[in-house]
Amino acid sequence: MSRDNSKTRNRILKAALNLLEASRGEAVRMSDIAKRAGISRQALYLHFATRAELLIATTHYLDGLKGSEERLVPSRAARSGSERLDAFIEAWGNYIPEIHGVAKALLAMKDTDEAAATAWRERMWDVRQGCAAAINALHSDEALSPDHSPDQATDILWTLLSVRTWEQLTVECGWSQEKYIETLKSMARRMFVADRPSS
Amino acid sequence: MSRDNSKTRNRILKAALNLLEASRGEAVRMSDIAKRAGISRQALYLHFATRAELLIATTHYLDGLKGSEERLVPSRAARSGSERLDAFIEAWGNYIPEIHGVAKALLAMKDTDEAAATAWRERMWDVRQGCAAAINALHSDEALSPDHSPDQATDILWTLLSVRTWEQLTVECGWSQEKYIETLKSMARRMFVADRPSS
DNA sequence: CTTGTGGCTTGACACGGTGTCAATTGACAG
DNA sequence: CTGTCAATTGACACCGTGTCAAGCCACAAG
Repeated sequence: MSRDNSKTRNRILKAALNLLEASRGEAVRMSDIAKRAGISRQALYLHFATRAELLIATTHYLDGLKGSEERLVPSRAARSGSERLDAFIEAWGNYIPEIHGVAKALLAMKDTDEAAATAWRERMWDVRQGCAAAINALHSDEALSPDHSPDQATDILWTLLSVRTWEQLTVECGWSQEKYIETLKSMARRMFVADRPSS
Repeated sequence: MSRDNSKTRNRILKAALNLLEASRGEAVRMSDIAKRAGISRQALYLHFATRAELLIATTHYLDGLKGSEERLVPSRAARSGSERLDAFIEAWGNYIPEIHGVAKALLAMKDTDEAAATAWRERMWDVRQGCAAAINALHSDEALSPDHSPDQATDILWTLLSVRTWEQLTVECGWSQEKYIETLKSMARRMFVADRPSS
């Protein structure tokens, strides 16, 4: 439960969420959100100073709803590094489609709005932490391919798991979500897990 | 030489190019381009109906200048599939930074402008053809890893070589262009080239 | 009952960017 | 001299964001 919930504020966030999730690429205007929330456009500004602020609040709201944090529990519980890698890819990779609408809006905004850029960077930093944890687990197992330093491997995994990569593979290439997950797991395994040491 | 070069048209394209290459993310307005071209803003519309059209023309202009086509010659000359893969990654990967400014502008536009979206899709389709050619060369050599079908491998290579991926690795992760190229080559090799058949 | 006060409404407006239009100028060609 | 073409100036419409003032209504406290 976020601290500030004046009911309408929540209605607004819910409206924004609905629209962002629905709108396939189409821009979502402040007036659209207002209409959906059954409120005047100006009233939005009583709750959020700018569009960017509203968008950012929406992502936080989403995180709260979907429990972005809890999702990572199974990955932290994994025994081996490579199990952990798999679990992380599955957790995050399956989260992407749920946040995609909102992520896309924020992503589009980050070129023009500094606050949006920062908010996005923070979200992505968290993901990077997850990547680093998985790679480090692999490293501790001495199962990380010697081709990559942990840092470099983290960069690569982070990039492989970026929203943009997901977009490209599912939207542009038409992959199903299942194919995306399975292929990414296999790519990561092939890329990062050292060949079994010769007995 | 493009068919229509009324001198000012070229001045405009050159101006747009300069600005787009310089502007690190900052939006480039029609009025900026006009100023740079030493022309009135309205005169732009005598040559290009819309901002999108101007941007698209700019990418074609760029292609003409830099010889996007000629770059791929070495890759086509490669003997083995894996040489070809390397050569293609090097050719395209080193082209990205040169077109990045313009690409970014087009990329930002494609969400709102159908013409821009199409133009971008066409450009990327060409790249995909290059990816497919490299993968097919590998396939003919029987050197393509059995983990991937040629189609799937093409999708993956295409994604690995996307502008977004380049952005993420160089801008976000701070990689040098050399590191980017070398790492991508090694990733592609590891990902697509089958383990040497046992003697 | 009266007086706030908070949350919302309406309506008007400024700003910035794109795109349009009409009237004008200046140069060069027939 | 006349026509045409490229460019100019200035005005304007449209859209989306953000701001401001005035008013309305319900609920609470005196």
